[in-house]
Formats: sequence, structure tokens, C-alpha cells
Amino acid sequence: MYQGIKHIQAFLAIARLGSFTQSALELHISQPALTVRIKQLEESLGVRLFDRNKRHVVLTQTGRDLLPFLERVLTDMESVLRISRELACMKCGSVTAAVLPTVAAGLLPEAIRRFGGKYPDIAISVIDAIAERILHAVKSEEVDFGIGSYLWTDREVDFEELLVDRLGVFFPDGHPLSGRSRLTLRDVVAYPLIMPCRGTSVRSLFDRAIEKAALKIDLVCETVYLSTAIGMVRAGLGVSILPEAAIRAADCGGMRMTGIDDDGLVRRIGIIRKQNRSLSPAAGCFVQALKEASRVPMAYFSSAAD
Amino acid sequence: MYQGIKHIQAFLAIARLGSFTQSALELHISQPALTVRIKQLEESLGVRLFDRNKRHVVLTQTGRDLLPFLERVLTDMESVLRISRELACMKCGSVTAAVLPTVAAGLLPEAIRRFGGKYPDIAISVIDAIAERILHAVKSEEVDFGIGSYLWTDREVDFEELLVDRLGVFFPDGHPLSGRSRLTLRDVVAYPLIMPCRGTSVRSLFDRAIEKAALKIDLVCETVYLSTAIGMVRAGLGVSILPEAAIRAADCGGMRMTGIDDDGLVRRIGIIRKQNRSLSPAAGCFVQALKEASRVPMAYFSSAAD
DNA sequence: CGATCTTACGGGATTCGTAAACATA
DNA sequence: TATGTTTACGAATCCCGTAAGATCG
Repeated sequence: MYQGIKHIQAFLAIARLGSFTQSALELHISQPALTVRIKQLEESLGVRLFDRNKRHVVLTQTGRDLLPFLERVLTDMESVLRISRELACMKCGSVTAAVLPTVAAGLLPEAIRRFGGKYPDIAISVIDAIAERILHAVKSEEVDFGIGSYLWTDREVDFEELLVDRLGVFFPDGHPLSGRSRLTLRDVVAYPLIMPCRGTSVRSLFDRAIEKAALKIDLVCETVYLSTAIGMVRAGLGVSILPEAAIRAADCGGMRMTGIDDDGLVRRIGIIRKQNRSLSPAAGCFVQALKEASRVPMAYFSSAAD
Repeated sequence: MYQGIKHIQAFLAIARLGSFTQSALELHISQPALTVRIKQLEESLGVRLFDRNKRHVVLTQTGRDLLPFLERVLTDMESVLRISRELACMKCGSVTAAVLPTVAAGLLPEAIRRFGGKYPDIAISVIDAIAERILHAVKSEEVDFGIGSYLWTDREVDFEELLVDRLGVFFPDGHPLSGRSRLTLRDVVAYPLIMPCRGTSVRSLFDRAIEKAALKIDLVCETVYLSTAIGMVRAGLGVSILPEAAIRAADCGGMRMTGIDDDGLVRRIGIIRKQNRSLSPAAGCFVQALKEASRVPMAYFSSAAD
């Protein structure tokens, strides 16, 4: 069949330089080898490409007709090389991640800062989503990877922990729960509850703990945004269980937070990846930046419930 | 360096079929050979293209990024193959010829008819020109070949005779030259002459014959078009020496033509080609049609002097 | 005769296929 | 265990470079 790129390079070099000898020098092969290459190309294409007049070599009409097409093949091949090199060296490409809002506002900016400094040409796009949707996005390969809580054992995905996020009880000033250094789930369920809606990691952890302890609860409201839940708590509608770090992000005036002593109520946050899928060089590098960033304390958290 | 088309075919087959085994069947190679090819391609591009999960093979993100580029290379390569095949089989292409007007109106239509019947996809373009310009067009490679008279020995071009065109003396009814069965140049130069202009083959032959015989002439007019010369002869301005066949093409009422016995006054018309240049398949085939057509008598001649 | 392309041929690298090993569902 | 990919290795092929041949200016 047709031979390969080297034959096209040979053709173009001779078409340009008008000499086998010159072209052989440029291509770093011997001149007889070039003769053979052109002969092979001519045979495989079934047409004569050059008229050899001993002193000069010139394209035949057929050669002239084919020249632009062969040029395009080589140009395109060079594009492939350039782009794959750029992808490998992260001079281009993109990373897409589905991330819990708390992480998107807390850990992520630091990671993006680190990564963006090293690889300014990689576009990073972040989809902030609740735990359930992150898992879906990872499994459907909408995203390169997710950052979230690994709540449901799922053999389709791998999990690698980045950080552990403790939950706490949020209640208004002057609430009966005040003054205790630690609380338990059993203490909390005696009061009306405001919780993030289903599908969030906090809610999943909470529901699981409730079921395990076989407790009854009085859920007065479900919120999408963490800040809404906090507002309701401050207004005296009830108490809530939320990430401890939220105390730093939201306006928590008129509120108290106390840690909760319950094994189930810790949010293990990490990288969620589809099994048997390799990360692109850029994504792999960004994950690295995330791991580094997770070793320094986070400054801020978002106001969305997740 | 990068390997070749076969690697790209391998990549695309696997990307499409999602299986090394299937692709190997399609490509008619063994499956281990395919593994090696992909490994080579990945190494030469410096990126991982597939995630092998034993049960399925799926593109990596990088592979997906590169897919359209590699597809384009193969598409382009297939274009090259298709076009060269078409050029070879004369399913496409064009032929350009510089042709004497008498031939363009006489021999050429028959040749075009024959050729066009067999190869309807080849475009034929004809430049009608006088002998001098035909030679120039051939040497500058404006045209694939010329059809004309080989008047000036020129090592840059080859000549292959197609037909011989005799010249005759044209004079008005009742002219003193009337009634002779043959004439000589010496008979003719006694009268005022109307001749095709310099650069035409007829004029060149004439001038050469005059010079060789060391005759003096009375040139009253030079014409570009053969029909003009005939009109002037009919009007009694003088006599002319023109291709005998012109008697059939122009309106020659009130005129007589007699053959001339002079060795120099035959026009040898044939294919004029640049030396050491091969003809395209289409041009070569058209030349063949010309040779065939030149073996049947011509019906008409043009009215232009050449 | 000098420059240049073509042909011939031997050595070396590449590629292929068979067979065996390995991995996953 | 069955399916499918990777590794290993011997054999065939392909490709290259050197040397000799041919051709044109």
C-alpha cells in the first residue's frame, strides 16, 4: 500500500529544491535512498511525479496537480505532532472538574492559583455541584474528575481522599444546646431541624447516621444553599448540622456552633475518578496541585450547601 | 520519528471499533502487531491514546483531542490516492494545447470528438496561436504541448510529425498565372504579394524560400487572418501563397489556386513538446487521439492565417 | 570529465506472526 | 473460565548506505 510520511517529505523536498542530492542532504539520508523512496511513491500512486533530466529535476503535470494535496497531508501531520506535544507539555488543553461548592470556594482557588502559575495555557472549568451530581458527572465522563465525598460504594469510580471535613451543630444564641463543649446526634434530634436537601453529601451522611441510630427527626425545612440553612437557624426556625468550616464563610452573627461526636458525621472529601480511565496530562497535574493545596489550611468556604 | 499512515489507520480503527482484536481483523494483521503499532504511535506522540480496561478499549481525553486531527490526515491521504488514481485513469485532469488555427479548425475537432467520447471528464483547452507563439508556449510550459510547424531547430523541444500541408498560389480569376498546372516561386514573385504576417509558419517558410532563392519580392500587404489575405487576392491587390486546404475553408469564389513546386514550401505540422518533459496521462492520450485523427482526411480549415 | 540520477547488493533495523503469559469480568 | 491485551522471540521483510553504472552537459 502507500508507504508513509517519509515519502511525502521526500517528494516535497525534491519539488522544492529541484534536486535529489540537495534533498537527500536536507533529509539526512543518502541520495540513492531518496531515489528509491520516490520510485516507491510513484509506484504506489501509479503516476510519474518527476521528470529527471539528469541536470535538473522538475515536477510532471501530475506532480504539480498532486503537490497541494501532499503538502496538506504533511501540514496536517505536523499539526498532530504539535498538538500532541502541546497536550503532553500542557501548552494547551483543558481540565474540567465537578466540585462541591464548599471545595470550589475553599480548596480550589488555591489549587487553581498554583496550577495556573505553572501552566497558564490550560483552561480550567469548574462545575459546582452537589455530591450526587458529581458522581453522575464523573461516571458519564462529563468531567475529567470530581472533588467530593465518596458516599456510595461504587465500583465504577475510584476515590482518593484529600481532606476530612467535620460536621457541627448550628443553633441560635441562647438555644438550650448552648454551653456544651460537644454534642451527639441524639441531643440534636430533639429539636426542629433545618438540613441541606437530598443528594448533598451532608444530608446523605446525616440520613445514614439517623437511620443507623434509628432516630426520629422533625425536619422543618430543606435548603439548597448552606447560607439559607444558616439564616433559618439564626432566625430561630430550628437547628442544623453543617460543615464546621461554614462558620467561617457565612455570616454567623447571633449563632453558635458546637462539634458533634458521631463517627458517621465526618465528610471525607477527595478526588473521584472513573475507574480504568487515565487522566489527561493536564488533569493529572491539576490533581497534583489539589493534593498540594489540601495540605495547607483553607481560608474560606462557600455559602452553598453540599 | 513518527511512523506512518498505518499507525494512524490503526488508531482510528481502534477508536471506532473499541477493540484491538476487531481492528486487527479489519486491518488484516495479527492482534499483537496492532498492540505494538499503538504503543509506537503513543511513544512517538508522547501521549497515551487509549485506556485498556481488558474488556473494553476507550480513548483517553488526549486521544479524543487528537482524533479529529488524525482523521484529517487519513482523509487527506485518501484524497491523494483518489486523485492520483483519477489522474492516472483520466477520470479527472485537463489538457492544454497551443494549436495553429488551421489545425484547431481542421484536425482538432475530430481529435476532441474521439478523445471526449472516451474520457468525458478531462477538460481540454485550446489556445489558437501562430507558430512563433506556439513554440514559446511550449517552452514556457504554458501548455502541455503544441501542434504546429517545426520551423526553427531548437533543442529545447521535440517534434513529431502529424501531417504535411502543401502550399499553393492564390490569384484572382483571369490573372496571368491562370491556366498553368504547376507554378514555381519564381513565377509568383513577379507579382505584388499579400502574405501572412511574420511569426506565422506560412510566412516563415515563404521568407526562407525567398532568401534561399535570393529573390526580390513586392509585398503589398501582411495579414493576420488567412481570410483577409484571400479577400485581398480576390479584390485584385495581388497574389498570395497559402495552405492549399484554405481553398476549402474560405469563400474562394472569383479565385483560383494552383500548387507550387518548391521543396521548401511544404508545412510539416506535428506535435511540439518540451524535451525531457513527460506528458500527463491525459495529455499523452490526447496526443494519441490526434495521431489517429490525422490519419483521416480533414474536412475544414480555419480562416486564420498561421 | 564532472555532476547527477539509477541500479545492485549486503548489513542492520523494523515489523510481523505464533505462542505463551497475563488480566479482568 | 472465557475473552482480550501484552510480552517474547524467531523469521521474513523493509530500508538504508556503499559502490558501481549510466547519462547528460
